[in-house]
Amino acid sequence: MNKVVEVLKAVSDPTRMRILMSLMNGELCVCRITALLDLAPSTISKHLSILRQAKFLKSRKDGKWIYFELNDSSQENLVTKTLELLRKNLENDSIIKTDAVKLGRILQKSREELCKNQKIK
Amino acid sequence: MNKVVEVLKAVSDPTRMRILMSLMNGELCVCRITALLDLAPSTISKHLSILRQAKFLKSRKDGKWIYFELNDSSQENLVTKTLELLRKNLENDSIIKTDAVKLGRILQKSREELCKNQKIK
DNA sequence: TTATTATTTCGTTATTTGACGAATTATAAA
DNA sequence: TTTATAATTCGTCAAATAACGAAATAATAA
Repeated sequence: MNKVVEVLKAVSDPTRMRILMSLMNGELCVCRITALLDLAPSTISKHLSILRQAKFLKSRKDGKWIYFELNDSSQENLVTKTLELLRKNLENDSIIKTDAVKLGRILQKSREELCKNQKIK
Repeated sequence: MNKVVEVLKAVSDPTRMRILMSLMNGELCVCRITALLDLAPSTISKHLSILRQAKFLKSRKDGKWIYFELNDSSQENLVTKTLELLRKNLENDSIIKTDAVKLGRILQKSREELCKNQKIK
């Protein structure tokens, strides 16, 4: 039961839901996720570690940057099914749609010009 | 998003998971759920109200007793899918299996002989 | 009626959680 | 090497949560 609790707790926070949804179209570096969500980097980092611990995410390093992506290969049926559930139930959510638009803008900027504490409206 | 958060938060607590699983085979009165879980009646009542608020449960009154049952008719796809997820991922859980055995014993007793603060091992 | 029982509500307390900034680590750039 | 940047870890604080017991409510039983 602990594993199930861990997975569902991980996903039942609005910020972490937004992170998962923002990764539905591919990996992102931490600084882009931070720019998207307007929270302190340390806060985002903590959320990411909770999601990774629960097996929702995996990460890779690229120099200074760390990229996170959905761990769909996670043979863990529960994780995969939970992601499906989120996708289905949040794709029309207004916050998620706003995030998607903002993410589009964030992706147009290079990491270099983006990642100095810049706020994107 | 609030609705999704409410539903997933409701289900990501071990006691509430056990309550939901205990109801998979049909309705139970509060006193039987309380006897099953060894928690104070007020605690159980609070958990039940959280689950009802999130639309996992509905209740009916029978004299002194209040019965709760799963709200599968809850056209809410999210609720139904979440219950499926729980069922699949918890049916082999050791705590859930122990609960099922204990519930069997609890169901053999009448409400009257059960419901005076009796503890069932 | 009065007493008892089932459940809920309320107030309190301890624990968990989510947020932040400061300090730390690791890498890249000057 | 020194400086700057990306990310994490740590300590702190406020808010949320889960537990309890006491009191309130509602129904039955005596």
